Amino acid sequence: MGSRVTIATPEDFLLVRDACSYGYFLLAPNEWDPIDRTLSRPLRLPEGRARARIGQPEGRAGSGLVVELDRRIGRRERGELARQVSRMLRLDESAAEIAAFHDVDERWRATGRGRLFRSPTLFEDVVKTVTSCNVAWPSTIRMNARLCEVLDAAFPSAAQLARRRATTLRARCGVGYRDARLVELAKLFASGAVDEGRLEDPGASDEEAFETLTALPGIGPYAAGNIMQLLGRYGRLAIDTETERHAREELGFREEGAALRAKVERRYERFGPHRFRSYWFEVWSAYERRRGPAWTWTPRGTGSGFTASSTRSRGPGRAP
DNA sequence: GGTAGACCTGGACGC
DNA sequence: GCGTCCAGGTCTACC
Repeated sequence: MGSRVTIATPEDFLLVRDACSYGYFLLAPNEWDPIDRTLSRPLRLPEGRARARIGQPEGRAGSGLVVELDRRIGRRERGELARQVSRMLRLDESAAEIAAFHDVDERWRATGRGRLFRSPTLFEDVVKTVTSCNVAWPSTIRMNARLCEVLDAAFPSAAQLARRRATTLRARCGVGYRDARLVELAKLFASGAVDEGRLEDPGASDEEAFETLTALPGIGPYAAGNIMQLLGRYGRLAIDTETERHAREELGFREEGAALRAKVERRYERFGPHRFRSYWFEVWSAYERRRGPAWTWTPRGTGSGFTASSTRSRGPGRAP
């Protein structure tokens, strides 16, 4: 007999839209069910792991979330459950904050897009970002699935990952040369050397957060830019080859290399602190034009030939 | 400061 | 079926 918990949402929150807004909703241990329109995954709670199934039964914006768990949980665990669900779905971003984004970029007001899915912890977001670097999307899916299969079904914590040998990660999780960097990252998070509170503190500048992130092993300019948006810092782009493809194929830019990247930066300058969201929803909308609404996607469907690069003559596809 | 090459994996391609 | 090439972001060595 499990528990059933109701969580209130901002008046504009819509699960099918706001959960299926960034590729991580397709990565283990997350499981999106396009039939039930629910998101399931194991969560690490104070008394141990619990599998959560998150739905929005009324299906209208602002209606409550219902979380069904596979075991009973008490008051203390309910608080932690709400905190993790809130982080994943960005329930902390109010309707007014999303409206402020729409004031800057009108294009997304009609659909209400504004929130970007993320993980219940910053550490999981960082690991997912590292596993998406220098690799095609199917490999990112595989690495995250194996990390959950081999180390912890609820996604390995920093402490768990810090205890593993790099060679184990390489051999059993297929992370390749990222092995030692992931273990080193885990040690930094587990020891408290990474000040997560400071990174999440609105009082800390974006520049400071970016510098902190790029000093971490395995985190370069692209990864740091991506983690910035996962921290809710949307004023910076995360430029990778997918950005360049978007610029050429969707925006019609003809430049190459540094000139292309500079033109991309100029295009999104006008969106100020919302740059990343404006950029990302352009990319996401292009994916949806090709593949249908994101809530209909599955990891298997996006595993090969999906995304942007599927339009190229070669290549297995970059991360959505 | 800028650049070249290594890192690793898996998909595409040619034979 | 096998071997080769290529894409992907970060890091290091070198100029």
